Amino acid sequence: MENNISKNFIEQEIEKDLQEKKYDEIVTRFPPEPNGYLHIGHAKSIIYNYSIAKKYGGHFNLRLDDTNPLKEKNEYVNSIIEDVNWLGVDYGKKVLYASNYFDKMFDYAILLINKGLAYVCDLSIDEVKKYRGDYNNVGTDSPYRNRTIEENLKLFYEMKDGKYKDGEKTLRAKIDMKSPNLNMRDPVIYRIAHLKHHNTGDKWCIYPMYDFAHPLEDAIEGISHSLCTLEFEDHRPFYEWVVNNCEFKKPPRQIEFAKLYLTNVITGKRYIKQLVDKGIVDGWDDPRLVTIAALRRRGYTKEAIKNFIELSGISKANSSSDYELLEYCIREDLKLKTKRMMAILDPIKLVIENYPKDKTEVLELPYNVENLELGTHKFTFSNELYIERDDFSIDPPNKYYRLFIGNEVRLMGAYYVKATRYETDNNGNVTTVYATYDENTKQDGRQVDRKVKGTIHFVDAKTAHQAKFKIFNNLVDEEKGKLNEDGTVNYNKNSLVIKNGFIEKELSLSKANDKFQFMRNGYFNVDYKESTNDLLVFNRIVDLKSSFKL
RNA sequence: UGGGCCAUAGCCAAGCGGUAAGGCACAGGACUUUGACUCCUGCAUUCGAUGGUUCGAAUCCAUCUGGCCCAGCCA
Repeated sequence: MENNISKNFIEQEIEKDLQEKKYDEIVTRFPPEPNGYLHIGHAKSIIYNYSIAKKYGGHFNLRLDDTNPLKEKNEYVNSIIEDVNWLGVDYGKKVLYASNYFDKMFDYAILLINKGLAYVCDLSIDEVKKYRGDYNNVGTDSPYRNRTIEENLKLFYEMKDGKYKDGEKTLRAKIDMKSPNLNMRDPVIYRIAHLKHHNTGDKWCIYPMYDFAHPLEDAIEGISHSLCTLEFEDHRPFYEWVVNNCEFKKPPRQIEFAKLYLTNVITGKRYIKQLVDKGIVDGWDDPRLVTIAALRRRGYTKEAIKNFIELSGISKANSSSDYELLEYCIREDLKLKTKRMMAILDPIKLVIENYPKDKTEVLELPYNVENLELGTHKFTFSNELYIERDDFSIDPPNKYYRLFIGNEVRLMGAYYVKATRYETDNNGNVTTVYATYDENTKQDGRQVDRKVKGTIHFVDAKTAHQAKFKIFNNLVDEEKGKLNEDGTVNYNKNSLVIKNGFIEKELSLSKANDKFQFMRNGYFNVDYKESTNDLLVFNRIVDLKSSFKL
């Protein structure tokens, strides 16, 4: 009876803050850098940030964190917006851009200089590294650390005006070169980069670093809780240093959570990018990937993804969700929503010898017996059918319920048939099975005097349409779900299997992204990239859970 | 070797001093015009380990062990 789902640790923190009246409104955000496509891990951030804002009556922002023009592309900003839209979260009227705050960020940098908390440093990239020290050695102050405010101001404006080359100078926060936290050893907050920005063009040749820009972006937007992943824990002290020294009255609070990993699946933008760049997959939306675009093309629904994220939970413990949970979620979502149709992936012929050769019957079955509102479909039946290769066995193992010589099974929606003989090709593969049917066993609701253990599906060979079925195995590394050190990937060579089969006539009218259950073969989605009027290509979304293996 | 974080079943995850929720997976059974679905049933004498405090500890304290992150002018 416990309908109360327990609150996660973030909600507990937020409720504490609410009690202490630290914020007027709960505002969250999803701040991706447009340097790649979004994947299932980003979906976790999107969904939690959004649902928390919604739960506490606040709002949620989508903000492109575009502070490094070197890595960012318009293709990526478009794909991110498309994916977030598809997930159906409400981010208000418009998409926000960190780059729209460059003027304000510059002003805050000036403020810090004026407070004596930032200075222009002439150290080279290697020198900065040396001066910083390491885990075991404290850092040393930069020789430029004690420039006067006036000098810093002058130099920083000159940086902005393009007087210096890339790497020649930086603006650094003046904190503590002896801090055990390396992020506090006078971090660089502005660097020079003479690059065209996708949004601001050539206006700037200095760009703020993430550590400086991010807290400001949050504070400027009135974010109350800035939820991010665990690797930013060490950056939190600087985040707080920035919002406090820039004098925000109700500064946002950063809370970290663990990333979502999937067992045996390659997650992580870096790794996916390599697979795309090396042509191991055919693009960011290759259905073997777990990018949002790929999952969508494969046929996953946003409902399933949301449910998966919620069932996976959120905590600070590094963990890896079971792929089986994702599969459970998509089956659960599609179960009552999809039409259940007949399709034969790996066909062999079934000839019914005592059925009139010139006769064709039209039969009817509900699209989905568990959801009769979906209606019914009509399909034809004749003496020549296609059945699945798996549904006939020359040498049936124990407890095999389907067709073998002498055994009677039900043809779904049609008749009982009994196999009599079969033919093979030169390699010994079955090509045709011959059978007889009993006309008194028509499956139209009337009582039949006997029961059969097996039911198999079929399509009428005389009216069937050809189709291609793409069956995916996950692009996995059994051990790590990562690329190897040398950049190669131990992906499953059988990650994509293509079957040429047949579909019942009605399915030839299917359109891109139509989803069906093909009886025992699982759930399929019409591929929007590869299907044409002549040939439909179906991506298998997920297999059925099965307790029998062949 | 410095700093930060984490540890509850095969995988997630509640639990916040009163005697181990829930989901996935798995196993058994019933039902079935999909070996699916649905429906029952089972599944941690124990919370990384060891000590301590307490009438009582997964929860508090101490020590230890294991895992993750950090030395970009990336985010």
